[in-house]
Amino acid sequence: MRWTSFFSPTLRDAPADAEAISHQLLVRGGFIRQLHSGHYTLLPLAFRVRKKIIQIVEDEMDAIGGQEVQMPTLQPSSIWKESGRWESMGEIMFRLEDRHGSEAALGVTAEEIFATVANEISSYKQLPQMWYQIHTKYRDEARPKSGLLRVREFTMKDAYSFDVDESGLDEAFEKQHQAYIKIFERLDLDVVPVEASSGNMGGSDSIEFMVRAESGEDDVLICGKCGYAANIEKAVSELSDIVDESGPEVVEKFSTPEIRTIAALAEIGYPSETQIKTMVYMIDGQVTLVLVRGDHMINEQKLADATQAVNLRPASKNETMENLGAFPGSLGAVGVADLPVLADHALNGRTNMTTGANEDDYHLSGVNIERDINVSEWLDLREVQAGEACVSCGGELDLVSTIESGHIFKLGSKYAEVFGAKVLDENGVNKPLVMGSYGIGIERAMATIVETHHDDKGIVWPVSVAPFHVVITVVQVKDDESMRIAEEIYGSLTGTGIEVLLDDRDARPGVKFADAELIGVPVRVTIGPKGIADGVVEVTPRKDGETNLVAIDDVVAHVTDLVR
RNA sequence: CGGGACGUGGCGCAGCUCGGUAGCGCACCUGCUUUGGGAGCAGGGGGUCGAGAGUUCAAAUCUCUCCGUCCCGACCA
Repeated sequence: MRWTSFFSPTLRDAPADAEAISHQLLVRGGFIRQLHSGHYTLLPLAFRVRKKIIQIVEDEMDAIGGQEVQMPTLQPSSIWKESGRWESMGEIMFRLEDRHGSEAALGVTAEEIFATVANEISSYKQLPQMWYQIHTKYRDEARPKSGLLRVREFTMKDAYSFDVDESGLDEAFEKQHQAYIKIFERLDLDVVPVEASSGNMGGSDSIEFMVRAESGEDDVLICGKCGYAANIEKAVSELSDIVDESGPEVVEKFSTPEIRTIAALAEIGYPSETQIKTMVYMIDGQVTLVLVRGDHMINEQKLADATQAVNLRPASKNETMENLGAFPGSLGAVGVADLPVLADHALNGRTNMTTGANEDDYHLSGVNIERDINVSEWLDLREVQAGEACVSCGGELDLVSTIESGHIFKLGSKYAEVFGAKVLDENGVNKPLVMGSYGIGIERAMATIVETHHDDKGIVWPVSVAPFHVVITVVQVKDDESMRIAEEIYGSLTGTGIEVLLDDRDARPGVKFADAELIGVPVRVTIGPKGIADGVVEVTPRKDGETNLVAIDDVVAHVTDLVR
C-alpha cells in the first residue's frame, strides 16, 4: 500500500473529549472516528488490526475444535422470554418492533439462540460440540466511555460448548481457558485470570481475563504471595478475629440526636467495627434489610448474585420510612420480624454491638446478633478492601484496576432445559445438555493493546496485530534513485507476504517519521540519498527506536527476521 | 438516573462579561524557495457559531426550551 493512496487521517491534536490514551491515539492515528456515543467507525488502519485479532482468535478456536457459525443479530423476543432474560436483561437490550408489531431485540449475547440450534443434537455420540461466531453485539450501556473500551456496538467472539455431563463441560472449559491464554499471549496482552461473578448469565463458575491498566474499570484483588486473584465482585478475604465483651442481658436504647452516620457514632465511643450497618434494598419488589459490619462496604453485585435478584436497588427514603418507621441514619434490624434480613458472615456470632433503633435519633447498644436479630440468611456481601489478608495464604491483597478482556462461564443446563435441548446418554436416559459460554470483545482487545503498548510518540503495535509490518519512509521522493530502491524493497517484501506501507508522500521527513511512529508500525525502513551513497538504508524497530544501517542487498532478509 | 463540564470550518482554540453579522494555530489547495525529526513566504478554499423559539433596528454574544458530547458516580457479561 502506498501512503499517497491510503486513507489514514492523522491529527496533531487529540480531540478534547478523548481521555483514555487508547482513545486519543486511535483517533489521532486515523484508526477510528466517532459517529455518536458508543459507536465508532473503523477506518482502514483499525480494520486491518481488527482482522488480525479475529484471525488469531479463529486460529485458537479452531485449534480446540471450534466450528465457526453465524447467528442473526436481530432476534425475536420469544426466545428471550423463554429464558426469562427478556426481563432480566433490562435496559442493556436494544428492543424494537417490526411493521407487524412483533417485538425483537438486537443481540447482546447468544446463549438462547445457540441452545435452540443445539436442540438438533439428539445423542451423546454427537457430543462434545463447540460452536462460535465472531459477530456484532449491541448493548445499550448506561455510559459508553473511553473510546473503544466500552461501546454500544462491537464485535464479539462468543463460543458455546455442549456436553453430556459436567465433566465434559469441565474439559471444554479448560480447553477454552488454555485457548484464551494462547490468544492473549499472541495479542501480547498480559492477562490475569480471576474468579468472577457470573452476573445474570447464571451457572456455577466463571473466569475473567483481566489486563492491568489505568483506564480499567474493573477492580481485582490479587495476592502477591500465592497468586489468588478475584474480581472485587467475588473476592473474599480473611479478617482478624474480634473478641466482643458479652454485653448486657437486654439491648439498651440511647438517645443520639444529630447522629446519622457510622462515623459520628464512632466519635462518641462506639467503634465502627462494633456497629451494624443496616441498609434497605428493594429486591425484586421485596423490601429487604441487608446488614454488614459498620466499617465494611457492601458489594451490590455480591448481593445480586446471592439473591439471584433480577431487579435490585436501594430503597427510597419513603419506602424505608414506611417499612421501618425511621429514616436512614437510625435503622436497625433488631425486632424486625416481617422483613427478610440478610447478614454478612463477618457479623456472625458478634455480641455487644450498636445499631439504629428504627426510631429517629435513637440507637441500640448491647446487641447480641444471635439473640436479638432474626437473620434469614448469612451471605458473603462484604467488599474486600486493599491490604486485607488472603484466605488461602494470609498474604496481603492488592487492589488493581483492570480491563476485562475475556470472560468464560460454566453455564450448566439452565439454557438447555429451557429450550429442551436434550440428548440420550449411553444408558438411553434423556438428559439436558451441559453448556459453557466464552466471550472476547475484539475492539476492546484492540484498545487494550494500545493501552499497554504506547509511548510518548504513539502506538507500538506487536507484530502480530500491526496494521502493517513495515513502513518504508522515503526521505526524498523526488530523488529517483531513492524511489527506485524503495520500490524494489517494497516489491521484494510484499512478495514474501510482509505487509508494507510505502510512504511516498512528498512531505518533510519529520512529518513522515512522526506519522509512522504515531500509527505504530513495528519496523521502519528509511531510504535517503545519504545512505544510498554508502549503499545502505536504515532499519528502525518502533519498539526501541534504535537505528541500524543495513546494506541495501540485505534489507529484505534483515526485515523479514524482525517481523517473523 | 444523580453531579459536573462543554458544543464556533477536519482537529485544537479565541471571541460571549459589555449585541453591530466571525477570527487564530494546525490541516487543505496554488506558486516559489526549501527538504534527515511536525519548513518559510505569497495567494486561496472551506463555518446555517448544536437546534428551535424569543428579545432587539441588529444575536456566536442576552432569555427560554430542546438536542448532543465528555468526565465522576450509579449501573453494566
